Amino acid sequence: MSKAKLLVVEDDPNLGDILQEYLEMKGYEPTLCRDGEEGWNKFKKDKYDLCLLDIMMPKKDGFTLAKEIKKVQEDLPVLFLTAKNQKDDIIEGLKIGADDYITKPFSMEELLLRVTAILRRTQKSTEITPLKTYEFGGFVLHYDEQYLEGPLGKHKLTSKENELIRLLASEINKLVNRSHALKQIWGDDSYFNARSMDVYLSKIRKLLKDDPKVQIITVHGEGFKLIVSED
Amino acid sequence: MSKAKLLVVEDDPNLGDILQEYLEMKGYEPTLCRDGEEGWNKFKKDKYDLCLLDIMMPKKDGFTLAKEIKKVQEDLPVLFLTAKNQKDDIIEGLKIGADDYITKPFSMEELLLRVTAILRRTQKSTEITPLKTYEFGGFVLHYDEQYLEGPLGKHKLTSKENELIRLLASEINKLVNRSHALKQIWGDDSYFNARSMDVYLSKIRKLLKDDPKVQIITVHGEGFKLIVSED
DNA sequence: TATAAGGCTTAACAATATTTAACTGGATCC
DNA sequence: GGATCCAGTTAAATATTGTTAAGCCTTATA
Repeated sequence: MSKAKLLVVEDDPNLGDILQEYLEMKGYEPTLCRDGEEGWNKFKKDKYDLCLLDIMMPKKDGFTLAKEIKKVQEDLPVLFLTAKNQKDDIIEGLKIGADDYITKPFSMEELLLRVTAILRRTQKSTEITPLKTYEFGGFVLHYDEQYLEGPLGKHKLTSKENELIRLLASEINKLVNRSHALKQIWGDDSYFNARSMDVYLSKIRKLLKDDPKVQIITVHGEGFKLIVSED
Repeated sequence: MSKAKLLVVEDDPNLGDILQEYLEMKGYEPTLCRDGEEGWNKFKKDKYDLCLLDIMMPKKDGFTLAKEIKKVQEDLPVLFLTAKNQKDDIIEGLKIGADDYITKPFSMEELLLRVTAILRRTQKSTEITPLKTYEFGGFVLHYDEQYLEGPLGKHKLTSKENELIRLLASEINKLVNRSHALKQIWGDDSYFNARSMDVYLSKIRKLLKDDPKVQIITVHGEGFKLIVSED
């Protein structure tokens, strides 16, 4: 497959340049725009695989741009770059049909994880990729099909359950940092997201009860780990 | 897998020490160098998993060092420590092939998140980490599963108990320095943390009562050791 | 366009883990 | 021996996590 084309719209010149440089280095083909209007013009001229949109921008903000883009190309995924305290904005943005958001400041690694995740999700329809599965103990997580196969049968998962189990199952016997998990799955580490994650952990623990060799251990203040014992 | 080896090159002695101390605490194996030249020498002598490079340094700056390193080992990930808003530095770093950057001043948590993110991506080892256990006297500490197996049965442990017993059990019959233990488990040596540790020592002593051959003795003003007698 | 159903979040309360306080006994130093 | 500091123990205060259920959206369905 050729390089994925990314439309990057960011008015902060520092961050913009850094994003462009980094994404280029990682094998993408980014096009950098300084404001929403320029972004719109570039969008019309070319075909992109993913948009990275800052929200607060002069001339045309990220939401407006996203809405206009979605009108023309509904399936083009958008990753919003938001400041920390723009929660309302984020909710608004997700309504439009954006795929994800990431709160500033973020690390390049975090960004890369998001970008690859979105592209993987959206591009899989065109290529023939084997379905991703994760095995642990007596379970098989069918990630793409979003269900968990256990000793007692199959169980449909919600997407949050699915993501969380995958994160755990890809780090068997290793600590998964709380904050990292939150940023990864919920977008940012906030009080309520943390509580929400706890609720999901509780649900997942119930699902894993079917196999005594599998358990989730919490490391107070740090995170948790999926333990698969031998026997 | 064994501990990840980190090459840390930082000329500010304060920050350098803090980095080393913290990374050690978090289970990495950092090697601290005071300037680029020393960093280069260490790099040649050993094999590392990740480099943390300050940019402004005497003798040899971070860029030059990174370039030289990349020439020898292209895939060794680099994380630059830059002064705030040095956009040009950041871009220069990314051009060289840095995997990420972090602007000073940064918190240790931020740093850790970046380090783990990079290592997670680059080490992508699908192999499952074996569960760690520590034996002493009539006990087996199941560290990953967080419980202690004694002559009278199994006993669940809290994270702090778990960490403290591991520290003791990995230094049987040897002195564990108080301050070192505090930094290792609590993050720093402060009055209240010290009192907290005393509380845990007391709890652990109770657990170890089950086997008379095992005891924790204290060396006044120094620390303590886990004694396992032969009989 | 009501109605139902599912998924996620928020609230509320319970259970644990950890820290802080308070009191006590030893060790050390003079 | 008395003063002082360090450590041992217990209990109370906080903080974090576990669990359940209620509420609120969004989507599916009639």
